[in-house]
Amino acid sequence: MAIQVNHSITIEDVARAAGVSRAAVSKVIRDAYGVSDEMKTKVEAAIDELGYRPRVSARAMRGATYTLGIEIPTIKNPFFTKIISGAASALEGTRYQLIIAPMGPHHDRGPQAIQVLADRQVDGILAVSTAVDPEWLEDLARHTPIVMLGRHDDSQHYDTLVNDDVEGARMAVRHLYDLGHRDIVHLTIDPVWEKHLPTGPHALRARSYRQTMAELGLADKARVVFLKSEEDGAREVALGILREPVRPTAFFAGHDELALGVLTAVADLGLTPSDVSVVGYDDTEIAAHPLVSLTSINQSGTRMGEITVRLLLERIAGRTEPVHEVITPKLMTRTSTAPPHEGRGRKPQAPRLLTPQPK
Amino acid sequence: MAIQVNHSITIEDVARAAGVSRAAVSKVIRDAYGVSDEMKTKVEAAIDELGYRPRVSARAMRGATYTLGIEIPTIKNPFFTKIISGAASALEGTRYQLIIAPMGPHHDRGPQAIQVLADRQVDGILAVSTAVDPEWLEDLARHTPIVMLGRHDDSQHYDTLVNDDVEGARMAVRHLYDLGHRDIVHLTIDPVWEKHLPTGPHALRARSYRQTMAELGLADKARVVFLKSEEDGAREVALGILREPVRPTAFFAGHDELALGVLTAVADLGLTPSDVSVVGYDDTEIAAHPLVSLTSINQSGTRMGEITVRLLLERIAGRTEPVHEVITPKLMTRTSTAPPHEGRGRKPQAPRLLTPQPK
DNA sequence: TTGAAAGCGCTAACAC
DNA sequence: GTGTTAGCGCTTTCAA
Repeated sequence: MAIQVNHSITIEDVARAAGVSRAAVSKVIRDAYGVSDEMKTKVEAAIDELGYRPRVSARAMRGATYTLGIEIPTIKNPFFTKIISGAASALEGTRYQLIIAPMGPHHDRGPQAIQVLADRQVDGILAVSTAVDPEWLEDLARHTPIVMLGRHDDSQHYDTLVNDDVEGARMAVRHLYDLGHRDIVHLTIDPVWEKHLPTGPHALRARSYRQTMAELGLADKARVVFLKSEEDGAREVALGILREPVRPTAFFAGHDELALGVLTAVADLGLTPSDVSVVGYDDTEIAAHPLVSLTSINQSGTRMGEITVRLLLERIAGRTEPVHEVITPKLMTRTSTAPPHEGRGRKPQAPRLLTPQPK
Repeated sequence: MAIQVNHSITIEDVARAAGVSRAAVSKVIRDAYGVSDEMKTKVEAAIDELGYRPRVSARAMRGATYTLGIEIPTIKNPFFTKIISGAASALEGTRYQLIIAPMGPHHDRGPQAIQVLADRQVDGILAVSTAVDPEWLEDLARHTPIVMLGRHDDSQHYDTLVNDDVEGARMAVRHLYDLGHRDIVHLTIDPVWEKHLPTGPHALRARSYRQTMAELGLADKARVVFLKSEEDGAREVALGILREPVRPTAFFAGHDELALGVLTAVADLGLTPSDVSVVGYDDTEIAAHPLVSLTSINQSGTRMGEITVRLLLERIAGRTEPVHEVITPKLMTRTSTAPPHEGRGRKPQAPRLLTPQPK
């Protein structure tokens, strides 16, 4: 490989050096049909010699950019970064590259970020449950392959990939119920989401929480608490709840970051999992950490990233019918959940095998 | 704003709709000099009407892409993602966008990732301490503004931004010393780094650790343990060390992720900070979490991101002399460090005010 | 202040 | 199997 890589070298220079035409060089670098071995060798030698790199922008003028774009709500949530890792490794060995759109402090940048990717003429877009107008998406998807993660949409032109949020939330509630908990609070994010994203994961989890509570005969105990803003600390909100005269014995949090806040509040008050149990969602790395040991619902971000890439490449290869994939979440039981003290909740019943346990 | 955004609309269409020339439209969208208010209004109306978006690739053929590229070793380390957040918010309000190059499973992709950004003709590159050949970098930097984070290089064509790793490591060791610890082990990453990156942060921290130990008269106790690979668990290595007949009373870890592994090992063996204290580096979010409470050296990733963007924009605006900025790290004392038990280490001495304490 | 026209580096017909 | 050539959508001299 050439040590010196020089971007002022163009395909023209390579052609001259190799004594062939530009078209020939182009064919070689794309391994297109119709090049003799001899020419291939000559051209490749010249490319190495000169340190030639084709410019993506020039290619984009005519054909593909060999670039997939990814958009996530925030880079601070490790669950999203796992999706990126999954996508990146699925792309390993292909000619495709990944670029990540930046997420600003404001969450309303979702559509903007997708637009930025489209402006770059990426060959496909992977986006996570952003609050974007479905019609706008459909329109964009007519020209660009798109996979939306975490939206339970019934789209025509873009694919979707979700985990079964309804089932995940049910698992969480049932797990707490089976341990003997009855006063189970659901803590979730700013309800703005629920409005803008009626098919988003948090809306579905909240709905499933309510329904599961009802199925268990606890409809009157169901209580959903919303954070006022993204910055509003789960810890403070949980503290407020835990200081009420009759405190709940368990929390089901909308995602792990929230759950961590609750865990902190629990620790603040010197309480244990037997006083207050906590279940999160996402099963991020930190949840699994022995120091934290948070029971959580695992939806494999890595796998989601991989599947998405597959769907995108299929689209690029020509598929046109929409695909809507659903993956099943998994309960990861850890020490943040325990049976409540006698007299507070009921005693745990004999195992009913309602809740699948991880190996 | 137009609801429908259509990428098949070109500057030509806008010009036709507004009854002006392509050049005129071009001037308007770049607010270039020499457009009447009247024309500006007309053109902007047409742009909105048609939902026109200029294509980045076409622009790149002639001028700027208004894109800055960022490369980090791994998206899994929250310290790096903080840098991204800092950069992203510093770009808010400017016409520049950020794209993030993907980091594969293999760390040797550093140069590759930078190359990918260069292939995209980004207007500037922000890269983190990758194992790249300085000459290669200098060469690339001749054409593209580059800021390298975490490399203590004396570069000619690219800027550098580092935290004072020597001082940071000294703070960590002194803090442990002041608490009364004498058997302090330094756990750090794969030594491959040290070879490829003699000016990298981990090489400097290790060197500073040795030197500080020597200054404190503990040269013979100094012990640097390297992880064999990135996947090699800090936890397992720490367990091995803690099971030795005479175990150290303190660890200074090269970064927080390593420190977490050590903390886990400490917990595994039922030990407390008085048995084994731990200091990390980076002060990532999880370190500050009350459940973890890891004493760590803070180098503000957010601020680093912001400064980098400033340097890059300066370069783009025309600066040519290299800038080498250094920021000072800060010790964040938490409960993972405590005085050792009597008889194990020495008793803590009267405070000597050697170690600056955070407020 | 505005427009006409040349080309940026590449790919894809098509002709040889 | 190889080369010629016409653009892709934009910016940028340079005339008008």
